[in-house]
Amino acid sequence: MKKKITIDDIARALNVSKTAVSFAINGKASEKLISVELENRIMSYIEEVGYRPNHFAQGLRTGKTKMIAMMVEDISDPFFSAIARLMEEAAYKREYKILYSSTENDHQKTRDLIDAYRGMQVDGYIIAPPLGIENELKGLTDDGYTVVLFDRTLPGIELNSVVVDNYTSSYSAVNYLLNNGYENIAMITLLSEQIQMAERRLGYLSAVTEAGRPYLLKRIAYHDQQEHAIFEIEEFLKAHQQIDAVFFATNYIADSGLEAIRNLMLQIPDDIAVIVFDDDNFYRLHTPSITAIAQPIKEISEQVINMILKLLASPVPARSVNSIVLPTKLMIRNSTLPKVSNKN
Amino acid sequence: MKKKITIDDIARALNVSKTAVSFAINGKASEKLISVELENRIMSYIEEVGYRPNHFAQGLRTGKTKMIAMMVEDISDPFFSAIARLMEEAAYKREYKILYSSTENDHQKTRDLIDAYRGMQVDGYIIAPPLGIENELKGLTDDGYTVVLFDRTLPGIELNSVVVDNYTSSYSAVNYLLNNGYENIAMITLLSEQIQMAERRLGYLSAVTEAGRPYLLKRIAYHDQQEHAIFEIEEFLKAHQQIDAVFFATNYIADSGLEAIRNLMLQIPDDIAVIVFDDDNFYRLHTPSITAIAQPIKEISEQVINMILKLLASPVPARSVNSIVLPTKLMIRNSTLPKVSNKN
DNA sequence: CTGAAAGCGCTTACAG
DNA sequence: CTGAAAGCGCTTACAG
Repeated sequence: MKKKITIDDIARALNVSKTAVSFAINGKASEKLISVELENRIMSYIEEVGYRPNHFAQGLRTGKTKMIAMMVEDISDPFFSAIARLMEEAAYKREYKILYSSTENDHQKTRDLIDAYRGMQVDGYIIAPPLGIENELKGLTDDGYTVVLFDRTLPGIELNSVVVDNYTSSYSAVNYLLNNGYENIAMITLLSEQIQMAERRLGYLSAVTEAGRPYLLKRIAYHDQQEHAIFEIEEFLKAHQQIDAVFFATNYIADSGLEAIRNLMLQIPDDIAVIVFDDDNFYRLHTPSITAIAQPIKEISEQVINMILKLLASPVPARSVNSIVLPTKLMIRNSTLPKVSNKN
Repeated sequence: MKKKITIDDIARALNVSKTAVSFAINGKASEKLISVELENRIMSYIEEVGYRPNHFAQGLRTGKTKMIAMMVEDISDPFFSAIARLMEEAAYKREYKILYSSTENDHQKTRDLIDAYRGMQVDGYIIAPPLGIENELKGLTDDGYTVVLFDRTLPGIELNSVVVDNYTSSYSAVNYLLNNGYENIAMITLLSEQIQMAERRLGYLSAVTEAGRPYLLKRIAYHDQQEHAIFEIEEFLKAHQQIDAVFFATNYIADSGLEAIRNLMLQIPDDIAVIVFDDDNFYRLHTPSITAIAQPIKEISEQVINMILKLLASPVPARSVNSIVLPTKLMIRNSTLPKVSNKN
């Protein structure tokens, strides 16, 4: 193995003190009265030999690791992986590394992960939290770690967060269906009390209730096999033949739902209109194309990464909490065309 | 910030030497003549106070970091994100952390990433390499780092790898089209000399050539805007009206291609049959459903992770190279139904 | 088993 | 500016 160059090697090679080298590397040259000429000499030598400070020695010494943990439900979910991709780029530019992991909405796994990341002393945490990790989050912030939540917050805990307006988005989407003449609108969502899911559900409930329409809610478990989810949705739709539109609360529920609708040989939108929370390339190409609530993925990523980098750069721990709520956009497509009566 | 517990604190609290604590933690108790009783006492205390060794001190001291870098084309690509998810889980169980990043098939970005990971002294590298990083890979292995390639290899360089049989998969898929009566089969692929792309192309060329059919190849750039890719595919299909089937070399090319086909109002499979390299949930739900070559994502992940963990666990650097080639599976769906002449 | 010690590579306060 | 020094928390060879 090639010998790693150390700061000592550099000092010796240039006949300067390693203090000077360290100051130059860390941009403290001017502040520490090191001449520009020496600084340049050091920096160009570093460049030349391809020196890289040992990350572990730095981490051990400074307690800062330039690493951020990102914990989401499922890193292979298109929504989360798109966000991960954008954050990675932004973080990389500022010399931060991101460690991704999937919580599977399992609070025990999430606790274990936080524990492991604490051992690694990552500087900050970006989390789409499952319920049940309130104490661990409190522990993190109490110990001075920077935490930013996104996609959802947790009840009873005040933390920096970036979310979309789930309530209004859902409310508007359901209203759009009502205005297009749909009367018996079902919502199929997760059996979960996560805040973002609760808000989507409330938006739906408000809209149908205000319109004097019944609410038809079906909830399925997160860990359900897809086959089972499809079966449950089929049974639900069969049991409520009056349903003429359905609002799916997430992408993966919609995947099962679209399969159920196909299995039941229902036509979209003639027999049943469809709207989904979260957009996907696929919905544009689906026959018919599917109306979806698009989250501003780029903006979410930027807000989260800017927020956490700003917090990490600040010398004193912030005592106030930043909450950003972003709007979504309803992508209107053919699965929600105005209702034509008598199925013509 | 809560004071971190160190190995010194533990030694003091238990009135034992920190040597003993270290041995117990690292499972060297028996080997170092530490009594089982003492070992248990130490371990249960560690459990009780939630001690976690400082990762950076360990890394600095041992030179091992328990981190693996994973570099893929695009972490938000469904194929790569699914693999990332599976690897993360497997690695996590063995106490390894994975650092993901996207190369964008850009060799300069990839070099920078490798450089950064070297600074972090990650133990191993899992890479779906872009062309042009042969020297960097050679540098890594020369310096004793463990490298496993997947999805593709690089010409003229012998490294551990896990890939699928791109040539045979493509050859068989095109033969399937030929057997179903399609005569003018086009392939739309990347303008890239990456090995896996070259193999897919060669499989196609062999199949059509052997059948005495013409080859109709269209290549588009990786970084093309999707709108531009769609336009190019439309122009290509318009310019070759005889095409009755098309083989897309990747998912994202197929996304553009399906849009082009739709824009041209061509019916699948009556006007044009479709087959795609890489499967996706979406193809099952597409109307009509799309035939695809499915890579064994689970097995690829397992093979890669097992290979790298085995190599990392081995005390002596392996001098031989492991190459694993896995078969794919053709998922036959409605986009390649046997051709009906005269468009009836 | 203990205990003192060295050393991984860095940062930083300090005396000159 | 230099140079010696301490210390981050760990692992490990060594003498007892």
